[in-house]
Amino acid sequence: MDNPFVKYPGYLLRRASKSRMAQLAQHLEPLGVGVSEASILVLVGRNPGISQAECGRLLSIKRPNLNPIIRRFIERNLIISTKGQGRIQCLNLSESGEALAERITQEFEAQEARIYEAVPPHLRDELVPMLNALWWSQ
Amino acid sequence: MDNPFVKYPGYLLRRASKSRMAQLAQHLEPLGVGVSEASILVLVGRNPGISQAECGRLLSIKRPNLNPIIRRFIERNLIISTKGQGRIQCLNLSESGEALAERITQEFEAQEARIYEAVPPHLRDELVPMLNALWWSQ
DNA sequence: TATTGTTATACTCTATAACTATA
DNA sequence: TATAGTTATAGAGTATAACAATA
Repeated sequence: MDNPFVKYPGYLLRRASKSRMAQLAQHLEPLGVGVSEASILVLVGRNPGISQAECGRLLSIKRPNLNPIIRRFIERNLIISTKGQGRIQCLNLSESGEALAERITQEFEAQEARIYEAVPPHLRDELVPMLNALWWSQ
Repeated sequence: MDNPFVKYPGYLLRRASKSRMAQLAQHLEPLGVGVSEASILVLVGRNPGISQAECGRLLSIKRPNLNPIIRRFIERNLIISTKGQGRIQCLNLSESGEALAERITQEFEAQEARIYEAVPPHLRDELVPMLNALWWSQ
C-alpha cells in the first residue's frame, strides 16, 4: 500500500507532534495530570497571582474551557484562589501544588531531553530555530 | 507574564503543528472537506480498491471513527464501494471524487511549499530528516 | 463600557466494547 | 477462529453565545 503523505513535511510535523505528546502524556500519567493540566500548574507556579483569563491567553485555552479545570484544581487543593482587582481571582499554588508542579517540571525537562537526543548531533543547534520557523503565527 | 514553555522543543513542535494544520484547514475549507477527509480521498485515489480498515491503519484512524466518514463520501457520490473478499468493501473514487482529490492534492502541494519556504534556505535540506528524527515511533 | 468568571451547548477527534458478516 | 464493517458510547479538546460581577 502506498502512503502518499510520508513525503509531506506537514504530515511529518503532525506525526512528530502527536507522538511526542502521547509520550509526554504517558510519563505524566502516574502524576494524575494530562499535558494541558500539567502546563497550567507550572504556569501558575511561575506566575503567582495570575488570573484565569491570563492563563488561557498564554496557553491558547479559551476561558470557558479553562474554568472547570481550574475549579478542579481548587477542589483538589492544588491551587488557591484569592480575590483580586475587579472580578479577578488571583491563582497561586498550594503547598501540594508546588510539590506536584516540581515533579511535572522534572518530567517536562526529561521529555525535552528525550526530544533533543533524538535529533542527530549536528542538527541539535538548529532544532529550536527550525521549530520556530515552522510556526505559522498568522 | 512569563511563558515558561517557549524554550521547550516539545511545546514549539506542538505549536508549529497546530498552526500549520489550521492553515491547511483554512485553504481546504472552500473545497468542503477537513484535513482528515481530504487525506482519505487522496489515499483512496492512490490506492484503488483499498479497504476501510487499511485506510484507517495508514492514516492512524480507528475503524469505528472512519466508518461514518466513508459512508458520507459514498452518500455524496465521491467514493464508490464494491464488494470484495470476505466482508471487505473495495473503495474507489467516483469521477467527481477524482476531480476533488485532484484539487485537494494541489492544496497539499501548496501547503508543503509554504512550509518549505518558511524554513531558512540553509536548513531546508534538513527539514525532512529533522521531522523524521522528531517522530517517536514507540 | 470593558474585562473576568461562569454556565450551557455543540462540534470534532479519539477510544473501547460489542455486535454482524464472511472467509 | 480471524478480519472487516458497523453501532453505540464516552471522553478529550475546542468553539460560540450569553449571563453575572466588578471596575
